[in-house]
Amino acid sequence: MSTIKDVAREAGVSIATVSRVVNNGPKVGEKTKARVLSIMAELGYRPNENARALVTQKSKTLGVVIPDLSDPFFASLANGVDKVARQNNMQLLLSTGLITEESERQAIRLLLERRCESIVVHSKKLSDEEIIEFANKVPGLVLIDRFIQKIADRCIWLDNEEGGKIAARHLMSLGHQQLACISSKYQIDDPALRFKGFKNELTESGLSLLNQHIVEDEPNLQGGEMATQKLLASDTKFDAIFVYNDAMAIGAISTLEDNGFRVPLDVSVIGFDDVLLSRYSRPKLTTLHYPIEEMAEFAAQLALGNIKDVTAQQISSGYKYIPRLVKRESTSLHSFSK
Amino acid sequence: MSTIKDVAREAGVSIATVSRVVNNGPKVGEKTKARVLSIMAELGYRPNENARALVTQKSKTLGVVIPDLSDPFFASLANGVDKVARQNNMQLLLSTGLITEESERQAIRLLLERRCESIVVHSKKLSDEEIIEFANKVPGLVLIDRFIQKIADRCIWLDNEEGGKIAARHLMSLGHQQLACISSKYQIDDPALRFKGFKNELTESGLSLLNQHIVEDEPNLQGGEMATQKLLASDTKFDAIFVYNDAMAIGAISTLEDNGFRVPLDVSVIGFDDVLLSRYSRPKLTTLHYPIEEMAEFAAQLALGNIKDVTAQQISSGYKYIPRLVKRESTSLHSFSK
DNA sequence: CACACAAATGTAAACGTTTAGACTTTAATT
DNA sequence: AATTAAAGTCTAAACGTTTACATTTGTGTG
Repeated sequence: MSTIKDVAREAGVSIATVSRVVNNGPKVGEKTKARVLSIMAELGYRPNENARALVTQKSKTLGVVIPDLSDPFFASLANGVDKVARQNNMQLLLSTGLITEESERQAIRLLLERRCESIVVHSKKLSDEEIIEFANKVPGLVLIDRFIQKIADRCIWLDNEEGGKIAARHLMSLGHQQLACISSKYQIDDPALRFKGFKNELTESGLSLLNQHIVEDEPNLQGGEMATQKLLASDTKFDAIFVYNDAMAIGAISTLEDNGFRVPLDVSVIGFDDVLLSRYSRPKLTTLHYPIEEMAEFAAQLALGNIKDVTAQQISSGYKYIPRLVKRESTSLHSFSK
Repeated sequence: MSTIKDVAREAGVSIATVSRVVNNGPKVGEKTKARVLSIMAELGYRPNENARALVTQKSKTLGVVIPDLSDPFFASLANGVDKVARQNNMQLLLSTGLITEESERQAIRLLLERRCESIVVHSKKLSDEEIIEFANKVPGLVLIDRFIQKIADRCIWLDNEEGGKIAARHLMSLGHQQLACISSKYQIDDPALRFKGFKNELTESGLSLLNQHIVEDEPNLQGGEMATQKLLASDTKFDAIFVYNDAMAIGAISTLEDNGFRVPLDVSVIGFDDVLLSRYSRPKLTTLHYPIEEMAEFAAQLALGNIKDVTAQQISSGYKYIPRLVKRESTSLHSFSK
């Protein structure tokens, strides 16, 4: 691969001049410029970005740390960041952390070694302290899907609790009173918060959630099916279910229908996330939209320093997104109310 | 950010020694090594990968060119490449080309500028000639999802035509005789080849495909619904449909059921791709598995030069994958055969 | 105790750029 | 014709590493 020196030699100029041509620098004579350009084309010259990064101290690279790309949720996240990268003439450097603390740490380090100055991090395992430490070292590091008070103005997160509340209000507004809840069995924040919001909202409205109406399982299709089996086994009636995510919700609907319940006529089902799946299911799923791509785009802009006005609001609670209710076909008025 | 010089100064050694410690080089005294390591930790030193890439002439980066990450198909592709990158201590550099010829070209160039020596390219717009030219320049460039004779041993592709044949054989083996076909309206190779294989296989078995049983539309849910409407409008009977992809197939099933047809009792439906969706639909979709992630992993290994034995077979027809029939619930024996 | 040899460490060039500052040419002004 | 300013070009240092080669230090041998 030819270098700037080759071009300079062939064109009979110094490398400085070639460099100016390459970068559309200021003072370059017309004829020289033309000559250099033609030599460049002839040699197929491409500037070495590593050398550039070294001397200019900027990497033209937007880093993103996620477990991997196999989950559509993370693919959307990466896609949001990539969009912004493209808009800014940068490229996406992916650092997959999988699921261990050590590999999350390693993923961030690799990005630092490339002197990536803007990084969007999705981390669930690293401690608050360690993340804060990284954040202090790198001004362009931004956290997505997690809130840490000390670096609030660099956190982009979803209010899961509010999501639970919205779901509760929606189901109650349809006249449902015997509610059930299917949650994830994993002890991370998201399910706990969604459930908390849901339950509190019910309680405030004077409704209660029976213990046998709260079940947990794996957060996937099969888990949704199993959970629904458990719900049906305890033969106390329920007329609506708030499900942890869309995949489980689809499993729930499938099991309900297999057992003679019609959705939404007999039971309303509401999911969470609004993944692609929810538009393809029958009935189409009512769910809470998790605007992850939009959040990722914003996160990327924030990482790049393109967001100027930071309000007091953001300094205290970061950039908080509220899930939006998407009414489709899996919820409807309670039959007694019809 | 501290450099190797800072570490050298603090530790009272030369940068060469520090470099040896960093790279676990050969001859370094135990106590020196310990001292240097402790200083490194103290300063939070991280070697500058750009400088390294410059001097070693290798980038520790695996490039991938795809339109974008919004389509789960491409996300799987990227995920396959990323897996291999991780196994080889490299990182994924994403270059999204969107859909124009110029941006595909640009995407490859950007990777070259970073001296990325291994690249997996998914390109539909660039001409054969231009791709061959790039391939000649970069030994580690590999083509996925496309076959070009002149660089056959660097092509990883799916035999779409064979997929069509397999679908045809499957439906015929179930006793279906009045077949229909829903294809994509876009004039790219894939739909044409799938259709060709399907039709030829029928013809060879003495079956014919009525003209009104061939419809085209957008390759998504709505397209599948619309196409099925058209099929139903021409009131010649059909007992099985070969659909271009899973999303359309799900749309087809939905419209069939809305019109009182049961799937698979009245009509069998077979899709193509085996995306996540197909396992979530009701009935679960019978489809042809497109092993894109596996193919991408292989492509990455090939790009890295980890594939040694190339047979005559590969020199003539590249690395060809055959889609695998996944029998689920949307196809069954023809009712008259039961 | 001098010697050789291995082990440890240091020196300096190279990788391919950018960019300040110096220098040269050209053109305009007096 | 001499002077000046502007435009164009060049020189050389710097970015942070790796690595061949040179040098120093240490160790066991005769």
